[in-house]
Amino acid sequence: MLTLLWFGQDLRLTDNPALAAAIARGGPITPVFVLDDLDAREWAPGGASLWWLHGSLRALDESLRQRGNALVLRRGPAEMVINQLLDETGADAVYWNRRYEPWAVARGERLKTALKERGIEVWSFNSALIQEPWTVSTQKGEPYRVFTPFWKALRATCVSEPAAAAARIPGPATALEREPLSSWALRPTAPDWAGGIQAMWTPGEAGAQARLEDFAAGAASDYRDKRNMPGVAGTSRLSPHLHFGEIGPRQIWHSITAQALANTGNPMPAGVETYLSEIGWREFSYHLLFHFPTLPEAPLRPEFARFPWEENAKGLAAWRRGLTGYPIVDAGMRELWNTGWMHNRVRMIVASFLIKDLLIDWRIGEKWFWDTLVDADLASNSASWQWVAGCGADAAPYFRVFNPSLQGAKFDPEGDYVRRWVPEIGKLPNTLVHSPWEARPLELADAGIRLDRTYPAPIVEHGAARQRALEAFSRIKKS
DNA sequence: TTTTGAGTTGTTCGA
DNA sequence: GTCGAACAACTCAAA
Repeated sequence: MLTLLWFGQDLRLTDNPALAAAIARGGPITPVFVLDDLDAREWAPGGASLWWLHGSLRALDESLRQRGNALVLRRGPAEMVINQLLDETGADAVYWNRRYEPWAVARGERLKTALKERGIEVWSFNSALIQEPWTVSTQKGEPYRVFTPFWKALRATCVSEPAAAAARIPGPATALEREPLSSWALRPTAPDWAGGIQAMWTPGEAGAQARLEDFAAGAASDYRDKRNMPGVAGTSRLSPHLHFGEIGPRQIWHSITAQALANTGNPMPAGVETYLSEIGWREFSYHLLFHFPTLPEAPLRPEFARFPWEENAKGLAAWRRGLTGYPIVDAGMRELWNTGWMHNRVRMIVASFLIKDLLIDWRIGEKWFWDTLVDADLASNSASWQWVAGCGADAAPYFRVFNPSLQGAKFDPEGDYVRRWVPEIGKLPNTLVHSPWEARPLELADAGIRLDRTYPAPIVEHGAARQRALEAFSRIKKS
C-alpha cells in the first residue's frame, strides 16, 4: 500500500487536505511534483513564475526531508508521468488538491477516470479556496456575475479550520529516481535578471508564514486606509505565496480574524474586513474562471469583441519599459520588472493607461503581467484585466478613466513611490513630481531634468487620449 | 412574473 | 474651493 501524493499549486504541508488524507490512509507516501511540458500549453507559467517555482519546490523538498521524506521531481505530460510512477512504484492510490484552470479541470477529470479504470484509488481535495466555484450560486442555481452578492453569500458560509502539519510523513522503502531541480533551469543565469526579485521575496511555506504573521500583527488593521498607498507597506504581499499554495486562504482568514479579535476584543476592525473582501475577490475570480472558462481570452461582454484596439508598438514598448512620461505609470512598470510584483493601486493605473490612453488590447497587458509577475494567476489576472477594460462581468464603467497624475497626487502625495522607481525626476517638488511636463524650464533645470533626454515627455496627452477612448467605447455600444 | 435597487477601486464640469 | 451631477444604459440578484 503506497499513496502517490501529487503536488500542484498547493506547495505546503500545513492545511493540506490531500496530504492529511494520505497520512490518514496509512502506509508510505511518495510526494511528486510534475513539471508539465512548458512549451506545449498556452498560459504555461512565465519567467517570474518559474523563478518562484524553483524556490518553492526547494523549500517543499526541504520540509519533506525534515519529516523523513523527499519530493520526487519529474518532467513531462502529467497524465503520462503519473501512470509511469504507478508502474514504477506499485502505488495503489493517487491523492491531490484540485486546480481550477480550464485545462487543469479537464486533465483532472481525464486522469480520475483513467486511474479508476486501472483500479487505482483516487481522491482530490480543496486546498486553494474558501469555497469552490460550484458550491456558491444564486437562488436560481446560477453562477454569480456581480461581486457584492457573491461576497455576501461567501461571507455567510463557514470557513473550515486549517489543519496542522504532520510531524512525520513516511516515505517509501526504496528511493525513486528523481530529476535534479537544477536540471529544469527554472531560474535565469545569463543574464540573471532576478536580482531584484531575489532581494524581495522568500518563496516557500516558511516565507509565507512569516509574511502572514507580520501582516496580521501590523498592517492588517490599517489595511483599509493604507492599502492604496504604493509608497507605504500597507498590503499583505501574500499574493505569490497564495498563488503557489504555500499558504491557503483559510489559514489567512483564521489568522487575521483571530489576531484582530485578540487586539481589539471587538468585532472586526474595518481594515481587516476590507482585507477579507480582497480574499473574496480572489474567490470571485476563480468563480468566474470556472464558470466562464474563456475568461483569459475573450471579453465577457460580447460587444467588446469589435472594440477598435490599436496597433501601437512604440507605445507598448514605452509602457513595458516604464518610459511613458507619466511617473506613476513608469514607477509601476519598473517595480514590476525589478521585483516581479506591483502594488495593486498601481496595477489599475498602468492597466487603465495601456487600455484607455494607448487603446492597446487588454490581452496584451494581461500577457505581459503573466510573464513578469511572480503572483501571475490565471483567475485573478484575467478577471482583473477584464475589469479595468470594462468588458468583465462586473466591470468598471467604460467612462472610468484613470488620470495618472491625479492618481499619483492622491495616492502617493509625498512622491515616495515615484522617487524610488523613477529617480531621474526625484528632485522635483511634490507638486510636480507626478506631472513633470507642467514644470517651468527653471524648475526642470533645478531638478536636473531635460524632458525627452533624461526623462520622456508624455507619450500621449492624457486629456486628448481620454476623449479618444470615450469615443471608441461609445462606438461599440451603439450597434 | 415583474419590479426594484444596486453595482470596488473615477473624473470632469458647472453651479 | 467645494459639491453634486453627469457620464449610459444595462444587467444582475433578490424580493
